[in-house]
Amino acid sequence: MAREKLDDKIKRGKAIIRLLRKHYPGARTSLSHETVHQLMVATILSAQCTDERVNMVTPPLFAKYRSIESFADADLDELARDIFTTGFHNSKAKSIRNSARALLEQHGGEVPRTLDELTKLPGVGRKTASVILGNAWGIAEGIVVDTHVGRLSRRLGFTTEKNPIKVEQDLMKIIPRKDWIDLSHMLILHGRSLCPARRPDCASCFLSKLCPSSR
DNA sequence: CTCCCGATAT
DNA sequence: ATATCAGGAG
Repeated sequence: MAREKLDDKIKRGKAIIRLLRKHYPGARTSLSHETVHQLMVATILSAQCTDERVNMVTPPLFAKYRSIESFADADLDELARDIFTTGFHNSKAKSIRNSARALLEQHGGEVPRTLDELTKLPGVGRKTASVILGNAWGIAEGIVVDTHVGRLSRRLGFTTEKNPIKVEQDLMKIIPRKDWIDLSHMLILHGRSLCPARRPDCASCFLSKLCPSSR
């Protein structure tokens, strides 16, 4: 079977985006937060953890640590206990405290607005940086590729890559920039509902006709 | 590449 | 018992 041409992938991508928009209108992050810095903390906590669990931890966390300064001054062991149930608590505690310190020492207490500056913050990688840019300011420098976006991009035939950066590069060729932010939100919602890692429900999926993995 | 790591579904 | 969840650092 011949490999699908890029032009055909782009057309299929448009059709898929259209259907996703219809089924997931107003898709947005499900990470609860009030400020951009809180979004940053919640996103750091979301690594290898469900958003649902992050949202159980953050309300009391943000009630206790009310400012960037408060996180910067936090006792590491105590902070680790406060976020314990999200997993990776020791490394996440370091990331949260040290990134807060970096914001105060190098960015005047503001969260920077470029991928380059964000990814230099301790504990903030490319995916976390893109989440912040997209959700806080609607900036699409890149595409958020998390476990869901990677999996669905492969199932939908947009890429064969496993490395998130390579997946992102393939998506950027196929999807128009104006759709980058919404695409990730919608693929994540779709991944949680109909297209999870284990038992995708192709029978009831509205994308099945456009999906090469559908059975 | 390995390590960090708890909660949940299967 | 095992796979999976809005990853990042060494």
